[in-house]
Amino acid sequence: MATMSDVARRAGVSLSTVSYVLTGARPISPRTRDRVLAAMKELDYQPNAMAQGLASRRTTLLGLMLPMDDRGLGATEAAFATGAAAAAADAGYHLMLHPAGATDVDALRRLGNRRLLDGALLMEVRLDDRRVPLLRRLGIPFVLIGRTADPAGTPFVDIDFDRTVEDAVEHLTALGHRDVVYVNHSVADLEAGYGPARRTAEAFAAAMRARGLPPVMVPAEDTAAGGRRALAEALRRVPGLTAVLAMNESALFGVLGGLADRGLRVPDDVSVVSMVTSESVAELATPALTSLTSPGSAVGRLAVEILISTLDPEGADRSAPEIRQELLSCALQVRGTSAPARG
Amino acid sequence: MATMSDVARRAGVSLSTVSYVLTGARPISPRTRDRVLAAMKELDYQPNAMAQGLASRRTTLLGLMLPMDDRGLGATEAAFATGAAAAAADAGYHLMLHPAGATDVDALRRLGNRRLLDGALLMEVRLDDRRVPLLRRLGIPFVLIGRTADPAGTPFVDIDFDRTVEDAVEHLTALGHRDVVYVNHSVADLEAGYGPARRTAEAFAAAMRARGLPPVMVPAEDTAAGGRRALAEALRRVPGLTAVLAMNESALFGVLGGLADRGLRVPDDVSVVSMVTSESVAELATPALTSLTSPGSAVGRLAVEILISTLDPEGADRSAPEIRQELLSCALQVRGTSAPARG
DNA sequence: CTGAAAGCGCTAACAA
DNA sequence: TTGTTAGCGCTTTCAG
Repeated sequence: MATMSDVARRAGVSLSTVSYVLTGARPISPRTRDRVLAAMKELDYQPNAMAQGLASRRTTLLGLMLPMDDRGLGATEAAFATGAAAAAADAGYHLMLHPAGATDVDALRRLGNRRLLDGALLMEVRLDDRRVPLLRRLGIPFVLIGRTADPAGTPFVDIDFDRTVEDAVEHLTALGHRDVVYVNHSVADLEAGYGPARRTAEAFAAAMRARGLPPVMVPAEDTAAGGRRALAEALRRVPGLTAVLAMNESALFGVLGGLADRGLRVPDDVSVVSMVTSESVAELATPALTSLTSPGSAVGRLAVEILISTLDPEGADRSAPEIRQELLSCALQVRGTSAPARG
Repeated sequence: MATMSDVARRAGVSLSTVSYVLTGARPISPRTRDRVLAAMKELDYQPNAMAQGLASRRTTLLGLMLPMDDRGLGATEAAFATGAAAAAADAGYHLMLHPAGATDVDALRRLGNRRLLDGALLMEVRLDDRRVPLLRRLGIPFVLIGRTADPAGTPFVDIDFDRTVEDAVEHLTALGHRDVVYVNHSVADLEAGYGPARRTAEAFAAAMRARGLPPVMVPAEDTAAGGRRALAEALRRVPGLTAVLAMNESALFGVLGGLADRGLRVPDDVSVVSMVTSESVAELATPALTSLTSPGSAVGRLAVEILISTLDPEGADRSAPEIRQELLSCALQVRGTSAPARG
């Protein structure tokens, strides 16, 4: 493996000149720069990452922190992760996958003390997330994918749940639906302060009340069986139900199964709209789901770009330490599961 | 941030003693070890990862190389990735996500020259995968998740496609099905030498012929629409079709939709079996899919364990440079989409 | 515009 | 059983 002094020797310059060609930290005459670059090509030289990291205190490593309890990522989260990895690679950074959920603070502290990461992305953010104060204390820059209860001063990229829910409710009510039930995530998620679950619950209540309609919400486990149970409860509470809104893909397919079992046709008898859903999942249903499409990899990509902009010396405009907070929308895609209310 | 000499000073020992306590590379008396460990606790010391990497030439970084073209990972691949990340973390390693598919050799070479990785995991392995000779040349240990055409001398973890297909065909033929069509991945995937597509194609042909049945295979794009087209072709080629076998989840849901549209009931008229499928996806269908369940995160976990065993000085038994090659099975789970052949 | 040299925080000889 | 010290391959002063 060629080292920097191999390059220097070959180019007939000093070690530091090679370094400055690489970092651009001081002007180099075109002639010597060319000689150095040529030597690099010839030797297929790439700077040693560890040496660079040790000397410069910048590792070009970013951590994607997320809990990895059960069966890994859903389609939406997987898109976040791949978008983030691609954006990192485009910028010369590397993305590491870390099993560190909202409560795994010890592992995160150890990781932080090792000075491995230039920055971190937090996924599965809870309204009260202990990782946030910890990273701040460790001095590790981070961007949330999601939001805490009080996001002041914390950069984040999140989905605009208010608007997503509003758009979904508007779509259904414009079709004449008045008996709408919202199938949310589980009680456990709601109680744990899972942002998407809580925010959509509030947004749904607001959207329905603004239309003079009762906001009926039913929680559901993230499984088909959970969806079936939720449908049963929904029908008990609203016997004349004509539409189901959901933000729980696994449960939603259970809801569809339950409707079929009861002889209720979609969308003739009951309309179904899925929120924050990837196109590939929406296409799995028959008919394909009317949904509010998740921005997918754009979320991860944007989060990485924001994070990197705070790391790059040039980007870090210390006079204006701008905290970027972005809400991305889900676009309504009317497919086959929504239709005018019956009667 | 505390450094090693802070610890040494506090414990009243030399720098190297602290280092040896950490690495265990030479015996330390219980008394001094305790003093050192106590000092570490008090200072919340963690060794600087970059310094350790530079000095020891071991980075504790593993790369997960996979193409990240379109919409990221499917459920099965996501499970591989999270399993790998969890296993890496358990062993004190870190897993990085790298966009480097079978043909992205340049990016991989640059990465390799930077000496960032202790080892690599290759996903989406093609039968003829250029990453394999490259990594060998770079001297970077790796394990395939998948197999090349000639896997001799290359460690891998893969799914036992022969057995999976055989089990699926046996399940269907035992139920009396004789008119079975296999819906595979796309023509493009087959031509590109995508292992799972090619191996299952051969295994299906073998399993059917062994039973005196004609092996009819139809390729399909990985979309619901692709599945619908595949079903149409399948019915054209085998009008009396009573069973569909598939290893293409996205297409499979299109097949289910197409069957429903034609008034063909599952499983009464047509049985459907999905291979290498995660439980969560199988549960999405109504009725839930009879499937051969993918080993999921176990694949990634095992691959990491094998990789690390070749890295650890202790594990690297150089007298027997054992190449581990593991095939994991998919267990048949009979759910709601398979039943005795009609008539 | 370029060079020399002092670290960065560790590991691993070498020496005792 | 422990200490001393020479690197690992870079970045970045300080000097010219």
